[in-house]
Amino acid sequence: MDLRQASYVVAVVDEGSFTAAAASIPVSQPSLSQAIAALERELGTPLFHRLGRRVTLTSAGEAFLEPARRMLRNAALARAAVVDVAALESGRLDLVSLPTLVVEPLVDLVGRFRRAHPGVTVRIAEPEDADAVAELVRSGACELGLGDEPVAGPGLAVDELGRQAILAVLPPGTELDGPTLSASRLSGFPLITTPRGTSTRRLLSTALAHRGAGSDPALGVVTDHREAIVPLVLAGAGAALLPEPLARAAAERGAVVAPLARPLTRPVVLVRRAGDRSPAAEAFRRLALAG
Amino acid sequence: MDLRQASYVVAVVDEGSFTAAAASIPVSQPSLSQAIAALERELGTPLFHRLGRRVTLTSAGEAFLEPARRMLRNAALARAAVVDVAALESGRLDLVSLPTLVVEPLVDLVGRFRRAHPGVTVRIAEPEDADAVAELVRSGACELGLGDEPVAGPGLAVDELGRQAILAVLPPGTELDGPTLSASRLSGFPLITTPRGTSTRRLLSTALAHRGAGSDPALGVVTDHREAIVPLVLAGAGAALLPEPLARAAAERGAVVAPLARPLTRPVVLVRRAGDRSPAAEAFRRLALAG
DNA sequence: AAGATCCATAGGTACAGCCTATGTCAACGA
DNA sequence: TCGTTGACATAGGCTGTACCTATGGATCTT
Repeated sequence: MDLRQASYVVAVVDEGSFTAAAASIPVSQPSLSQAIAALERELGTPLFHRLGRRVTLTSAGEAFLEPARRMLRNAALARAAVVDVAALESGRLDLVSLPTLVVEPLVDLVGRFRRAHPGVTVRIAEPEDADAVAELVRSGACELGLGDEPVAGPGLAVDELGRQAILAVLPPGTELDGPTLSASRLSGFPLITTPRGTSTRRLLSTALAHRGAGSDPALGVVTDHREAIVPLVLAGAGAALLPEPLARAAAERGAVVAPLARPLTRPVVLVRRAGDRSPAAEAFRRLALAG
Repeated sequence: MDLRQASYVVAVVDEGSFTAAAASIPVSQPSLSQAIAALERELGTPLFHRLGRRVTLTSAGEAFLEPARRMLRNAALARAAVVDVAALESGRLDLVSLPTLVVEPLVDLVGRFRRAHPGVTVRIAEPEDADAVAELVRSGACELGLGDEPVAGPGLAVDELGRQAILAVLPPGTELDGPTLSASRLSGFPLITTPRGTSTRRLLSTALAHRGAGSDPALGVVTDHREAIVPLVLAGAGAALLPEPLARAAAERGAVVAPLARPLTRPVVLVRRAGDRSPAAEAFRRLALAG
C-alpha cells in the first residue's frame, strides 16, 4: 500500500470514475488504473466493481475508504506540522506599532517572542500616523499591528490585548486640588502634544471633547519629536496627556502625574489580516493574548 | 512523503539509531539514511540532529512524529479492514455443535449468518461425545463450538448465549398428578436415553442425582439413534428428558410433556479459542450474542 | 593513538511508475 | 441492428528511484 494508491482510490470515489479521477490528480488514466489494480492485487480483493462504464465501491472498498482518508489527512498534518515548526526557526516577522505602544507592551512581547523563536528576525516599522497601523497591515507590508483603535475593516481582524490608562503629566511643583484633575483645569495649562493625525493628539482631543464641540485645546507646543514631550513638561513648557507607562516614567523624573476626573483609557489592540495565518504571526498573537 | 519514509523515521525514533532501525525493518543502513535524507529535503528541514554517533529529533521531527504514527496506524487499519471484509466474502467457518443444539439455536444462527455472508461456506461437525465439542475447538479443527458446559480450559473462552429448559417427555395418555413431575415419579418410568458420555445422558443423570448418590436410573432403552427417542416415547417404550425445543416438537406429535418439580435448565454456550479472531468466527459470535 | 561504531557518500542494478497507443466492452442513437 | 461513443484494461518503452555493496569521515572508547 501507498499514500499514492490510497489517494487514487479516494479520488475515484470523490470523482465518480477512473477517468475523472485521473484528470483531477493529474495523472494518465492508465497509470491510475494500474496503480489501483496493483493495490487490489496486494490486498487480495477488488476495491471497485467495474460495471462497464460505471464503477462502484465493493464492500472491501467501503471498508478501505475511511481509514484511507484518515491516513491521507494525517500525512497532510505531518507535513504541515513540520513546515510550521520550520517557519518558526527561520524567517521574519514584520510588525508595526504606534510609538506610544513600543515601550509598553511591545518590547516585552518581542523579547519573549525572540527568546522562544531565536531564528525569526523581527522588524518593527513606524507608522506615518495613527491610521497607518491598519493600513500597513491591510496592505501586507506588516503582518501584525499594535494600535489603539479596534479598526474592523474588511479583511482585518483585531484582538484587544488590554487597556491603558491615560494620565495628565504636569510641570514639577504643580499644586493639585484633589486626587484627580478636571478637564477644565487641564485646559488651563498650555498643552504639549504632537501634530494632528497622531494618536497622542487624538487622545488629547478626546479628553477635552466634552468641554465643547469642535473647540481646540490651547496648545503650548506642537512637536513631531515625541521624545521631547516629557522634557518640555519638566522644563515647565506646559502639560501633556500620556499613557500610563510613559506618565509613570515622567513622574520619576519629577513631573506631577494625575488621573483625569473623567477617567480616560484606550484599548491596546493587535491588528492582523483576517485570512493570514503565518506560523510566526500566529505564535506572536498567542503570546500576546496569553498575557 | 511516503509511508515508507514515515515508517523509517518512526523506526529510528523507536530504535534510537539509524543502524538499529535499518536492522529492524529490515533494510540496509544507507538505504534508510537516503530515504530520510530525501524526506528532509522534501520537507525543507532536518528531522534529526546528527550528533556524531547519536541522533535526536529536531523540533520539526517532534512535530512530525505523532501525525506520522497516526498515518501508519491508519494504513494498517485500512489494510486490516479490507482483509477482514474479504474474509467474510469467501472462506469457510467450521462449527461443531451438540446434536441437541443443532435444531435450536444453531440452524437459525447459521441461516442468518449465511444470509449476511453468502460467500462463507459453513461446515457443521458432529462431536463424538459431549467433551468432543471443546476438544475440537481446542485442537483448531473447528473455530466455534456450541455446547452446554462453560468449559473454561486454558486457551478456551466461552460466551453464554442463554439457557434451555429441560422437560420430561412421557408416553401419550400418561396421567399427571400436577403441573410438574417429581424426580421419583420420573424414575418410575423406564427411561429412554443415549449412551454414557453424551449430553442427553448427562442431563438425565443430573436430574435424578438428588435421589441418591451414584444410583443409575432405571433404563428402558439406550440407543445411539437420537432421532429414535421421541418415536420410542410415542410408542410407549418409556419416558425421556429432552431440551424444550425437542420436547415441544414431541408434544405436537402426541407426547405428554411436563417440567420437572425441581426445574432443570442447561446453559447454551459458544466455545472459541481465546486467541483466535477470524473475521467469520467473529461475525458469527456477534450475531449469536446479539440474540 | 588505534580501534570501533555510526552516519554519509558513491556507484551500479533492478524494479516500479508514468507515458502513449491500442484493445475491449457496455450504453446509446440512427 | 449496427455503428458510435465513452470508459476501463492492456501493451510496450522510458525514466526515475529504491535498493544493494563498498567506502569514507567523524566521534567516542580503550
